[in-house]
Amino acid sequence: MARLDRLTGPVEKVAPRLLGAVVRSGAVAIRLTEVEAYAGVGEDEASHSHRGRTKRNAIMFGPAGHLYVYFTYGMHWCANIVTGVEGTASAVLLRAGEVVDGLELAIERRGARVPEKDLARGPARLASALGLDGSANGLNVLDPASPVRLTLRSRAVKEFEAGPRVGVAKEAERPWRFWLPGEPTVSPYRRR
DNA sequence: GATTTGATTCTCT
DNA sequence: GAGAATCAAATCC
Repeated sequence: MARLDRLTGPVEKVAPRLLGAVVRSGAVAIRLTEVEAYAGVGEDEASHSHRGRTKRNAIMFGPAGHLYVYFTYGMHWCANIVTGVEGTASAVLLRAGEVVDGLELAIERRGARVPEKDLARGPARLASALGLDGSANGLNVLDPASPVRLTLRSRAVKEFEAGPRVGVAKEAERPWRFWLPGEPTVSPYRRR
């Protein structure tokens, strides 16, 4: 299927293709404005899959198009979309986006006092706005029957910027964060 | 078995 | 800008 083809290949090539794509979870839909690429075993020290398969990252080793949702800092969920062919264990972290549907529900989940632009500005915020948690781990976002779905743009955006990833201790210099310039929903860069 | 760390965010100073 | 919240996985005895 064409959509699956677009999620295969080197993760740093796949990641920008997700910019402008829309992730829908029930009533809430988010247009992605910022993503980050993480490669597979032995290729990327910042990736969860770097040291091989564990219970947590097992989804990353599966086929492309599945959600990898993990729990971190004892309180936050972050969502990735697995890319590459089965066994590659690369994934793209959904870092930020713009709520384009289900605004009321997103506000309810994130708090009434949160500015609209901050609803999904940051990976844990994005997952929260979509209502994603551990139960969404492993869902196939290309499956029309899935509660969480990904809609790619018919054409990938041509204009995007790339820079260092946020919050990683290792491989900080690798410019694998991609974002849409000028978007107010892009999260601020923070060096770890 | 114990300790450290983390793809973070919120709150208070 | 610093500190807290809070837990699973990774890393050390």
